[in-house]
Amino acid sequence: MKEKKSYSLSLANKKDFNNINEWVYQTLRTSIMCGEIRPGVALTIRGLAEKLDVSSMPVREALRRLASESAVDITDSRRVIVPLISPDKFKELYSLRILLETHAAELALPYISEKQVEHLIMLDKEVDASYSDGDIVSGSLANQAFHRYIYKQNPVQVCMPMIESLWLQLGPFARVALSKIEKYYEYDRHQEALEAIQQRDSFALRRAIEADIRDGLSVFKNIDEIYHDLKSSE
Amino acid sequence: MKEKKSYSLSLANKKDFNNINEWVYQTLRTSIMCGEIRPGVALTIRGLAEKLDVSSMPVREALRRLASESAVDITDSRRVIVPLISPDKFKELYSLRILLETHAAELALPYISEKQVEHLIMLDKEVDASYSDGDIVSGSLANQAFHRYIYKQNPVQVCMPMIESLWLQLGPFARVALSKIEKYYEYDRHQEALEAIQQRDSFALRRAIEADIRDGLSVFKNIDEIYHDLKSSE
DNA sequence: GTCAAGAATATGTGATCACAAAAATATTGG
DNA sequence: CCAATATTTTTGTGATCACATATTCTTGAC
Repeated sequence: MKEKKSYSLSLANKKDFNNINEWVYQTLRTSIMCGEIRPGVALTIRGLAEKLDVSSMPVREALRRLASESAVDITDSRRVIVPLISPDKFKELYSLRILLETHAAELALPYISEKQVEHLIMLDKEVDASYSDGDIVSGSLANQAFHRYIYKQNPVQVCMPMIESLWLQLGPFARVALSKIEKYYEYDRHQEALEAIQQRDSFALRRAIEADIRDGLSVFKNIDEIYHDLKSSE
Repeated sequence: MKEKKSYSLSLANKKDFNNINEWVYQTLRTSIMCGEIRPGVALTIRGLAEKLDVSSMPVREALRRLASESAVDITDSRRVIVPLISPDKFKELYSLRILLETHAAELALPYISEKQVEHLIMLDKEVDASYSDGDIVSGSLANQAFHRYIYKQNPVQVCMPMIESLWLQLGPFARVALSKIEKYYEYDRHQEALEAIQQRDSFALRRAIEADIRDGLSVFKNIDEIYHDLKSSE
């Protein structure tokens, strides 16, 4: 403990966003998602503002927005931290992923065209490429892109913000957990999903999505000890 | 069209909240939930700030928070409006209510004690009282309180923010739709839910919750025409 | 050495201001 | 009288400031 805040806040994109606001939000969001900010350490508005070279205003708004997405906690004393989620909560987040994502996939299915299937195949290749490079972070981001692209085809968008919130809450913990794993077994559930889409088989699509999510979960055999380690180290 | 903004912004509670921030948020939230703000009209930060007698700062943050809960839309030109949801979206919101609330109820069941069942019975009486008084707004708020009390017993809280978001999105439209209805058929699904809880029958509880939500939906036979009316009047 | 109390510092909150962009209003040309 | 342009007003955004509170550091007593 008592180490310098050393997360890099990967500002890949310049400040040519519409709002600085939005840029700060996206920067912090991906930073949390990729586990660059350790759970438990306090985030200060002024500190982040200085690091990002903006005033405190955009940081305040970004942090509040992240708080209402459950990506960060605001404690009683108004300190902002990335929460360390309990194993129970971790499992519940996965349950909700299955519940919402199978639902979203089924509703999106009628809207997925042949052209879009091709794009999905490309996205899937990026997932495989990242994982075979051993780049877990890009891998899970690419995996999210694959899932997001499916669900987004539904013109009625209600689930997506909720699913994004689930991903965001899982992000930091998943990152820590995955970093302690030697082998990452990759079953190709995406292939099953693509076949289900091409055959317009909504039930098969649900099964493929569920299996894909469960495969992801099955990697975390050690969440309990990891939780214990993280909790005691803070 | 072109009428004065005449919603009352029911400030039942004084500014003895922790933050003015929070007070503004709650005030705007209930105002939207109860349909006091007409869908489509632009909300201005300065206008709300003046009406609530605070600076623009808390209003800005409250509006952004509401935006990330999908309670308001921020248009491309950065104007904030309460969205008018389409009939398709309305139905999807109800689907998600069923999906998430049956799930939440099932998970909460093991944690509901006898004492808490008594409290639920009291909450149910308040629902009945409001509806028999013909007070639809208090009725649906009381109904929410009943459901919320059940789901909140689960110590692992992940669904609740999502469910609250669904209620919030349905609020303004439901209010308009209900105001055009003469008779409101009230089946007592709450009674069924209470019995299921007492018998620890999770499947029966799921059915009761689902039936309760479906009953609520069945009232809106006329959503399509109401949507059309609202859309053309703006 | 340990712990508690007080001083010093850091931090979140709310207010105000300047500026650019968007709406609304006024003006001009047909 | 109407449409297109110009002007004025309104509005959101980002920055800065003052203040109250939380946190941290220091000091002193046991």
